[in-house]
Amino acid sequence: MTSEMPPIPWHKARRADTRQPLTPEAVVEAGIRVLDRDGLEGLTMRRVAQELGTGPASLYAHVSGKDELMELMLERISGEIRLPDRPEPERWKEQIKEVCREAQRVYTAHRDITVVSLGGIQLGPNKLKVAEFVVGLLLSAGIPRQVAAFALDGLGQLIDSDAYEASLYTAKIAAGVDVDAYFDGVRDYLARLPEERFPLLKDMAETMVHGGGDERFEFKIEVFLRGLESYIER
Amino acid sequence: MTSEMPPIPWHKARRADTRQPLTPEAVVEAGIRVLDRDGLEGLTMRRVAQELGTGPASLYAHVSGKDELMELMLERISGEIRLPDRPEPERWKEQIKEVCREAQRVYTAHRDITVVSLGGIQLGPNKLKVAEFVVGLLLSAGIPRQVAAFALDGLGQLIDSDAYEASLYTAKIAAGVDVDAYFDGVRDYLARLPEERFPLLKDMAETMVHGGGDERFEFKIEVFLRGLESYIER
DNA sequence: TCTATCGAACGAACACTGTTCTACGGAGTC
DNA sequence: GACTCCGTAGAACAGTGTTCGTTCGATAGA
Repeated sequence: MTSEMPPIPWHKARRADTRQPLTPEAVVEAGIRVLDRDGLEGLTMRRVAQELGTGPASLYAHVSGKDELMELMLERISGEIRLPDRPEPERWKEQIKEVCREAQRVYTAHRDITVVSLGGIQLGPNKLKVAEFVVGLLLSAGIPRQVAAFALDGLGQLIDSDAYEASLYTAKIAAGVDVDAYFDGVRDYLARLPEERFPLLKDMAETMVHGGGDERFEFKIEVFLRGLESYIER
Repeated sequence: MTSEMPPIPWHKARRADTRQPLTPEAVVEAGIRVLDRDGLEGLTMRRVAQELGTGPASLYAHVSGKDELMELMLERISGEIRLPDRPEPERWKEQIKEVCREAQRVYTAHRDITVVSLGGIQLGPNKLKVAEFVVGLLLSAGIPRQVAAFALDGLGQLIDSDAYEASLYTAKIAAGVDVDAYFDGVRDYLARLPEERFPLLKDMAETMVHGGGDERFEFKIEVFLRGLESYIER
């Protein structure tokens, strides 16, 4: 014998809820999944909500808006960066390179997230952990404090911009573009430039497109580190 | 005695047209005006069209879409970069710095346009003119061709990312944010970090925020040029 | 136990976005 | 004059981030 009342017709029944309640962490993880699949341009609150089986308005109970969501995603992604076990000052350059390669690897794996990083100063614990390690290495190598601080900026920018650029080529490849043909096209274009205006670029067309993304990235970091080396106080 | 027929009621009268017909150049210039006023986020086809006293659909007769418009705007803006009168190989470093400062000055004057530049390879004549000059200087200094080609990448990235970052601070200032107080907040945050996890960053809080944007930019270019110097064949 | 409060979740709606589609007018050509 | 082409214009489409108002469930307090 049931004493339950029938449902009031204008009340919206909540679905029998087998889903976990939302958390900020769940929102961020869903955001990263959408980013990885659709890129930053495809990252919409509706898609994130859909990924969680809910509606976009529900996300605002956990993040203040899309900007905050992206910052949280960046910080979460930065946590994937693995650092060397311990600093080895005698090979500081090689270790900085390792960290740079690793950061670039992590960011590149998450589409164009580094546009968010280029936006300014991040103070989350994951980002600061990397910074602390890099600063420690630079100081142990004898680089002055202010130089080390500025170097953090420079390395960060080289990593971020390179990862962003790499993401665009990755997206091209995923969209079916033949990237080799693309670079051939750039080379051919340079080779066809008017001689009187662009003699060097024309002559160096092959050189300009030579080298893959990783080779270019390695070179830029190497150049920057050589420059830093000149500041070592000994 | 007039023989003119009265207007057909369902025909849309065109306004007596004192406006110039649209051209691609006019569209680009209007785009730059909107960019300068509202930033890249405020750059919408509707606003550009409004700037020209027309409707957004009219723009598509002149540009294929918003992406193309932004590329054209970047190329037009790059034309504002003034180069030294002639290359002076004996002071190649100082001249590269002058070009970098000038490029940064121009881009910074146009809000966050360099996000477009970070997107990849630009082949417009204005961009190529700068590249030709820089490559010429590097080669005249004795830097190998492949190194010079890669260096173009690196310098471009440092300029673009720095200009983008600067634009965000400019926007903050325009929005009434006290940027000094903002940096004080960053310094205070670093100073309050847990000692056991972030001893160096905590100790260097003041150093991390020391230095204005131009000083930081100059340093990064200097470091990169010192590194390049080590490749000079002599 | 009952009541009040709060926070999470939800759907509808708003103002806005880039772009396409269709129609029209004007200019040029035959 | 008829036809064609191109630029312009407005309406519409599918989509965006966010706000607003409502409901529900959990919790605290009387």
